[in-house]
Amino acid sequence: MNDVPHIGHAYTTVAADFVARYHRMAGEDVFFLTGTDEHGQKIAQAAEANNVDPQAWCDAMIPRWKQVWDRLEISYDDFIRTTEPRHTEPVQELVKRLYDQGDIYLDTYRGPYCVACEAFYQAGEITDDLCPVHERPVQWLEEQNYFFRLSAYADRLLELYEQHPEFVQPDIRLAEVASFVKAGLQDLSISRTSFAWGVPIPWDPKHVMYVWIDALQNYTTAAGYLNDPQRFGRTWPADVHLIGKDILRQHAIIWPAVLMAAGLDLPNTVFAHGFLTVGGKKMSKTNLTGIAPELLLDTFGSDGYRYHFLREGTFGHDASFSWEAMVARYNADLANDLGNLVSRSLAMTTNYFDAVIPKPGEDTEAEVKLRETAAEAGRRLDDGVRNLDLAGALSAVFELVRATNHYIDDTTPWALAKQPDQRDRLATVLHTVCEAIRQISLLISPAMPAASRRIREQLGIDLVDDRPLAQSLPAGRSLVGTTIDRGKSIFPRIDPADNGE
RNA sequence: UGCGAGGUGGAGCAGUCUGGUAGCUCGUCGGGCUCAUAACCCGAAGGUCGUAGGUUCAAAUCCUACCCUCGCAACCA
Repeated sequence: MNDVPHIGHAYTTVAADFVARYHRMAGEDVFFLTGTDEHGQKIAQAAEANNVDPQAWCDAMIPRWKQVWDRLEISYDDFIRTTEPRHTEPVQELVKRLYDQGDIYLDTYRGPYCVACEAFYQAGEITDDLCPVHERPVQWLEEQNYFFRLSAYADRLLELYEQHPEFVQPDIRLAEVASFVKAGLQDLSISRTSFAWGVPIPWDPKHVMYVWIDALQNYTTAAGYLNDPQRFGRTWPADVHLIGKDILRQHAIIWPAVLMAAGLDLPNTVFAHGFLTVGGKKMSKTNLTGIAPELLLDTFGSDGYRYHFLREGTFGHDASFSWEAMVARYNADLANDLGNLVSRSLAMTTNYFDAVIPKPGEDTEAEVKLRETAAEAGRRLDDGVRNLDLAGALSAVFELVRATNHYIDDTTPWALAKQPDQRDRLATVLHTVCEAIRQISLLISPAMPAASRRIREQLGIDLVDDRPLAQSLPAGRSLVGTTIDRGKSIFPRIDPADNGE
């Protein structure tokens, strides 16, 4: 929140949106939350550098974030800002309860402090008593801080990891977190007096809370904790928190400990995904690799954007990003395979049947096989999303796209069209193809909602099918007699020589 | 330094937990087709699975050592 969004932020949000949309399509109750963490020293510094107060700084940033989410078709049910009163009030209440029950206490923090940074460092961060940023001598200062008894929860955390390995995913992250906790937990300093941009500690307002203590609670706040008990009972606990691997410890250690202390249920799963890398290295502003989503959206659109990042790499591991790879994937999968499939199919239906999807005749083995491939794609999509294997989920759908292209080449409808006695067979083939495209429009809709709508528009059917996927997916004859509308290319090819500048 | 991840045909990845013909997409080469966005379909070439040892009838997969790359180290998706 100390700046505008880059493609790394969007990576998490797009993935979450894909998962949320899939579950909605499957007919499940979904509450999809996103938002912004707006407290903390870093934001205060960013605001100061721009000569505005922190709240004004955040207010100015918000539209930038929301615009990007809109362009990416992020279907969040709630967008929470941690500076909203609906959030700060429950946060203060919860922290007060922890204080009253003895989980929070006052103590002296002593550490290396850099005057230029106006910040404490960890002992391990400094060498020879020099500030890592300014390379000037640090002072060892003391500060009165409130501490959360994190150490008291170590055993319960280890028990949690042991008994519910699904709490931290993928497995390597679970191992990472468990070994960190086993190495010993210190109590967590949760208040600061050196700056004022944060939620005040209610019983001692010269202290403000350490950002994460308030930020993590955005999940419970938005679910209705202390604001709307009825909704909270329905919405909490969360099924999954989708996060970047950088904030794993906060979510897999601090957060469950706070929830345990508060007597609240824990989320089922914290899933930490990997980072986007550019040129083999972590994307960063200093390397000028902090790419703005808008730059890619202008060329690839929301569908091309979403598809690329969902499909690239293995969700959970780091994934490399490059413009060239993105163009190549867009052209291969979206333009050549999917876009062209729709284009050739609708062209033939238009030319051979006056743009009306014909009634099919007798099936042969080829039709049965293609329908089985579609059903299989549905199963694998479901499986992939539930296991958060997002690339695998999508690749199953694109196997159906390829299989449909293959089916067309096998059945050669253009040749059938030249033989009047094959009219019935031609009708079967084109109906089968259109039906497969309808199924594809459903299966891609969580990943590419706009493309799904465009395809359905061209097929001449409702833009969205509200039925649960189990009902809408099976192949049938609902398309017979529908007039199609062969519109513009769904995914025009992108010239690889166009560098997007 | 501590903790972690990764090193698989030209590129990007899967496979490693639960040893047993090395798989996918792109690229390259050859062929087919002509409905379609010079797209689609088929076939082929290309890999000592980081290095060196070990266990085993059998190792990309298990064990040991080493080399290289990257990340994190409690304010970064």
